[in-house]
Amino acid sequence: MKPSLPKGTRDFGPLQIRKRNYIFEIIRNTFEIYGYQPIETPAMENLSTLTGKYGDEGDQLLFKILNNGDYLAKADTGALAEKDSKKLLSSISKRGLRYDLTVPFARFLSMNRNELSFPFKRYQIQPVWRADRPQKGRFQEFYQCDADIAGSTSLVYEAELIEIYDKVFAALGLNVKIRLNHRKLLQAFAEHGGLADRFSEFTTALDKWDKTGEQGFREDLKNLGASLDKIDLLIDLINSSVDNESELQTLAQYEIGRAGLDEIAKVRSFLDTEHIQNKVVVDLTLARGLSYYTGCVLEVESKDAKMGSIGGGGRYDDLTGVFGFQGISGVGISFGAERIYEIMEELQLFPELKPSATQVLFLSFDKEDLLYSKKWQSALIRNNIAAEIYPEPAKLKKQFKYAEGTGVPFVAIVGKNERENNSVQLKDQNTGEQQEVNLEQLIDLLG
RNA sequence: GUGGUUGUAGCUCAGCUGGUUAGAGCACCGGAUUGUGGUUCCGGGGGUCGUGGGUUCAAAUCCCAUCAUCCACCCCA
Repeated sequence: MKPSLPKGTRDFGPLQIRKRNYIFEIIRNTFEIYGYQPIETPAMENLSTLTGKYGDEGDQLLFKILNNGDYLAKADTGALAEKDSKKLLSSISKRGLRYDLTVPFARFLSMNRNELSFPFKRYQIQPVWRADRPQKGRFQEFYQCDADIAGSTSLVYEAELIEIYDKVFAALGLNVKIRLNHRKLLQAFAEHGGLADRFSEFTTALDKWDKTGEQGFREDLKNLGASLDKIDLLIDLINSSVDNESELQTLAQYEIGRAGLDEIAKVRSFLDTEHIQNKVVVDLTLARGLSYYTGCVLEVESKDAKMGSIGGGGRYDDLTGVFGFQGISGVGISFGAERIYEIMEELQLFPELKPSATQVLFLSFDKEDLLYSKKWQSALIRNNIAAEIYPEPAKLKKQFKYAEGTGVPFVAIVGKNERENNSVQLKDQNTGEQQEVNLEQLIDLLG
């Protein structure tokens, strides 16, 4: 049969894994230094945990897992006869693959509320699955790296998360723009345009601003029933407010706007601005689709590559309410590892990484050399030096080719002369320099 | 879910106004080279031309369907 992969999934070779781990390590270390604790949750959740949390579109993109056994025996026969897939679903599938890390986290919190100390800071680096149509930087299986704080409304955390974004991207060598907004500002904004009653449609139109531009936005608002002069008012505000904080004061004439501005100001006051390397801007056009956000929202985009957002997050006042755990406010961010990877690849930002950790490879001419090599290898490994032997005596050319393919920095050549001298010929693969060394010297050189 | 793109060797692709036995580069294997690879030279293996159907004396090439891929939209990381 012809081997193939399911749509939107990928294998990762050794070098890719090294590169991915490089990204994960930087993110993980940053999470750790701010005191976040690691958790993991299962790839699959009960479907009831997942459905209804991401809107209708989200439900469509959930991977459902068919029940085991004779699942048709218990199927809703009525729905089956009517070919009503939606109705049939609950009777043939009770589990699904997780769609993000936030909802499983909320479920986790609710189940473990008595064991955890709040505020609880957790991070989680795991794959998620979406039945989306793949395209550039978008897959059906991809990793998210999330950090969230549950059980505190302090704006210290918003500032902390912005700092984490800044630190991680600075460490990765990526120039980014961190966009910041507040749902309350959006509400004031909607009110300003007389669209308070069409809030969610308004935010979707706003969110598309980067793509549709002024013209498209005008169209969208017209369709929402906004009056022409109000539309002009809104557009003026957008055009003047980006990167210009003082213009935001227009929104202060609304009570909710004042509240939003106040919170943003507090977040800014907590920011360690002196050490922030990337741009943090308040951007009124940032809305974010996920409807559970209630406070600050943020999103990160690369300044050097054309790609969707490479991270996003925000505050949700009622994180765990649906699971019966009331009064828990949460705020968190997510890194899109796949997109970060693609941008770093494009900009060649990865350090030089080798697929294998092997420091030295032993090459031999005959069986006795091989035996001798094996002993030396064992000695090196006892000294915690990664060493390999070529598994059989072969033409040196062939052995050298293998050495080149694995990128091992040193080879140790063993022949009759070396055995008699109790030594090996150690060759530096980069410079081509070669010297005869004994075991002690070798351990010293590579240790 | 909507629109478009591309499917030919392990990889990247050429061949496409239908016409012998389908090509190149890279990779791989062997040799020049029985104690030193990356350069060079010589030789070699490897293809149901995505799949199914149709048109034709003749299809990688034209038509239809289907699957896959990538890209854009919706949405998102």
